[in-house]
Amino acid sequence: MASTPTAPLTPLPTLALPMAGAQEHERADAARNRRRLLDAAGRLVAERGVANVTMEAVAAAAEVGKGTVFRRFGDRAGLMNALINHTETDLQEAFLHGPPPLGPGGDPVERLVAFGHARLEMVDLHGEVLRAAESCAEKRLAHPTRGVHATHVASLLRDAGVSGDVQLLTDSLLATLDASLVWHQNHVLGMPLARIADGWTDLVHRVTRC
Amino acid sequence: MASTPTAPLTPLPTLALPMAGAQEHERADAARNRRRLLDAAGRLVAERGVANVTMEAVAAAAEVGKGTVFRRFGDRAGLMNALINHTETDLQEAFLHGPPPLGPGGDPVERLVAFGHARLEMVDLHGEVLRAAESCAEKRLAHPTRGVHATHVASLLRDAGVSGDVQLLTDSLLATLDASLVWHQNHVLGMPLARIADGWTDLVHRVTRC
DNA sequence: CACCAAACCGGACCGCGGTCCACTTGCATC
DNA sequence: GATGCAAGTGGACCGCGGTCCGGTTTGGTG
Repeated sequence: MASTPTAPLTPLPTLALPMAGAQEHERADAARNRRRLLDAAGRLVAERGVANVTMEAVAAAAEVGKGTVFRRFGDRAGLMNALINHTETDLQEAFLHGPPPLGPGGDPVERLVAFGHARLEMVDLHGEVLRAAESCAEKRLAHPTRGVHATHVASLLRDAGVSGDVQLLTDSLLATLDASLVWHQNHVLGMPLARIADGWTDLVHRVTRC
Repeated sequence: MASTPTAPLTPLPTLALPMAGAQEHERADAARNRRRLLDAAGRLVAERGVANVTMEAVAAAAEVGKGTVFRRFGDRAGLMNALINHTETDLQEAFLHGPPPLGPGGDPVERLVAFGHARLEMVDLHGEVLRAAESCAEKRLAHPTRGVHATHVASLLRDAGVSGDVQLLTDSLLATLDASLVWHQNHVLGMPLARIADGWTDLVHRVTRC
């Protein structure tokens, strides 16, 4: 607490949720490089599209070694996750502690509907990155983020008085919100997002009304 | 974003569909090599597991050049698809022209339930290969096999008198039967297949009972 | 049978994701 | 300051999926 007034450490919005880097004491150079990497990655993604951004290019653009990228983010999916971490954190905050209909206090079915709509909006905004972040089917299903979503959905299903195998119903509902699926429906099949959202609402009602 | 200096487009010359043997005129040597490759691939998968089988190893085991593998099957997923093509064809035959409850003639809801159970059994038997065959989220959703399943499920939903967006409901149902998801539930989460099957039955009833 | 164009073959080659490890740097302590 | 050392760094390296293209085989045709 000896106060280092000369150190202009930016707060670095620590991801308090069970996401990737719970970084304790991070050395100054490490923090600086993480910033550079995220900045470079965001820039490259914006100007070339996710598919045309290689890990090596990100490293080069950040003027950093390739090994550093992987040390910081584990793998490509980890980097993409970090890119949308802020949005994901906001979403979690909203349905965990925010106001209804998303947050606690409202009707569980309505909360479920709102959760799906929020997720769909996120896919709309960050579909490409999300798809890359969830590309590995193996890890996607075991990823902490998915765990948080699953816990939340299962909780809402129980609150809604759903009888049956809540865990399996949760998996089915989350599968419907899968980034790749939604992106495909939207961009390949040409379904408007409003239609997908209506489909979600309908599905939630069908599943909970029993 | 529109200007992409590099050409990411893959012309993908002829790539005959890895599905049913609609192989027009196939030269004798080509047919012989395809046999060898499928044989070798099956052997290697059986003895090492899918994850430890490289395309190069398959080529070597078949005493064939690497390029031949890709010429025949397009990519890794295509090879895996070819490996389970027979089983998949049997499944399609069963629900298209076989006896009830899977085939035509029975109650659509029961057929839907039976379809899911048949699919789950397939995942149980060939889960590893199926996962590899459907690994690329991009192509999986556009794959002919999925199209056949989707058409069938949608048809059953309509026959069951379901009101609502049948196409979206179909996508949700199929997402529940996703090989990676089921495999994860079964092998990682330790859910017995019987439970997953019961979950499917329940889900189908919830979705159709409205 | 001789001929030829198309189909096919094989392995060198490429790019990318990911790992490894010898070297450097930041920080706490004395 | 000097020192010890864990944390961090970077680029050479690896393996695999996938492509390319010069040479070879096949099977129809006259």
